[in-house]
Amino acid sequence: MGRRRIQSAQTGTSSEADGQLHTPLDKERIIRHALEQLNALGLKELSMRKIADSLGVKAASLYYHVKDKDELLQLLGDYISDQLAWPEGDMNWKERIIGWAINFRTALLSYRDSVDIFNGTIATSYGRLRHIETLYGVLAEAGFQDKHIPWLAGMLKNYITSFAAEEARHIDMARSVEGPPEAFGSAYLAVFRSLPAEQFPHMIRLAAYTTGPDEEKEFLYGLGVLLDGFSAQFSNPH
Amino acid sequence: MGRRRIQSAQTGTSSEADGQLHTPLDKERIIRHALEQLNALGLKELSMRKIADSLGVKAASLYYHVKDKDELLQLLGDYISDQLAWPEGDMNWKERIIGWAINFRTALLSYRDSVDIFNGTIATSYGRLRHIETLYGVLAEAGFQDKHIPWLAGMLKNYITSFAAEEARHIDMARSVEGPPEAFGSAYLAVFRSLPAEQFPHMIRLAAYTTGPDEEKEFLYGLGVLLDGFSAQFSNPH
DNA sequence: TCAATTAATCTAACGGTGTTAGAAATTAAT
DNA sequence: ATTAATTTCTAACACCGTTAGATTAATTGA
Repeated sequence: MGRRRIQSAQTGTSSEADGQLHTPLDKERIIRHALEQLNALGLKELSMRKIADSLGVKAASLYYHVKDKDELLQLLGDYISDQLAWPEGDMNWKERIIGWAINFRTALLSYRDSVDIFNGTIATSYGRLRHIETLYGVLAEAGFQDKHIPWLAGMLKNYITSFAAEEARHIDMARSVEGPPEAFGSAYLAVFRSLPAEQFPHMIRLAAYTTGPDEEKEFLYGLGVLLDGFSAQFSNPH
Repeated sequence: MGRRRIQSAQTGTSSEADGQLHTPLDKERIIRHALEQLNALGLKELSMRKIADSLGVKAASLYYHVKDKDELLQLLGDYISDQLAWPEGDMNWKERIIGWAINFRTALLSYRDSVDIFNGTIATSYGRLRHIETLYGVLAEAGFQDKHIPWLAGMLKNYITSFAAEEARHIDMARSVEGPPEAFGSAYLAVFRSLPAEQFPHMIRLAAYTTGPDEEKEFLYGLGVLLDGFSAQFSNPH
């Protein structure tokens, strides 16, 4: 049933380990290679041609399986969010949300610029929609008012995604601080070091705390602050 | 002192009202036209060539005044944030922060995709750095611990920017709901309407609350929730 | 087994992008 | 008026997303 086309050489650094023959294209394989290239290059440098190259194929071939680049990015967002799960076991609403948030952050950190992909697409996959549904359910069971639930859920999502985005920026920066002088990280350090002490006393004093050694701890700390704010809704309904 | 070059026609819809003659290029003028084009087209469609067109000039000319597109985006971010000010008068730390947040949100909503510009650049202008400095100062005076201040400031910034970004998405969506069936807004509605009621009861029940009629009120509500969380730091230090 | 059909990929091109080198034009200085 | 400096333009490069149509491979039917 169907021999595969042999099409060796110039495949680049594909990590595909499934043998010597090129399996035919399909959405799943395109997505996996796209994610691989995403992590290698970042979203700005990710192109259909490069994805195709990594598959040993020409760019036009991708369009047989995928409508356009936007649809592919949508699929990437779905794929990432489908990998993430709610924690099992019986726990209260705060614990459930914290467990979910940890998983969410981990998933976002696994793929470069995943936050931009998330913000540039909408939830259409079953899995991604189920996350929203479950979060709504948790907040409803916790006793929040209906009219507040979507906003609180949005705040949670935004906290997690923007924390992860900032964390990713720190990672990119750390990577490029050692790089050429025009790089992002060096530019930042240059700016920071040239602050006049009289006009920026707080920034200079607090510089040591802008990037902690344990970002997961800081993530949980901020999440705790946010959830404390949620709790205040009960004693101070509005 | 320097006649201006006359170069009529095909200038497009420039709003420049300063007369019949083309004033020479400089950073300020480039920035203003870039922002104009940004609001007309959005960040994805904003190109050096289109900015140049709106100035009645060729794209290459921009590079005499600006290193590259990244630097121009950096300038746009600086320009926007320099327009925003801290509130005057004596008020407590919460009131000051709320006043600042309102101004910040307003500035972000004034320019399409400004949040992406902010997240893609770093603070280098004096004005943008002063905002951070002042925010640190307010939090320090409020009595927060040094080691928490950068994180709390980051949470505030992230709340404001991601709220504004979401709000902008709502605006874009509302604009495109009336549009062609493949547009963003219609796609979203189509997904939402096809949710099976048994599996997504909460989303369906809460659909009415996902976009309130008064987003500023919702913005302040969420900000209040966040600041309540900040306050909890005092009764529950960690 | 061979022909016809379907499925998948390729070639080639279109109009667009950021960017650069170097020629041309304009403005300022002597 | 001539030179020098500043500013803009022309032309090109390499890349991008995308499409139409030719080409090849796999499948089906006889």
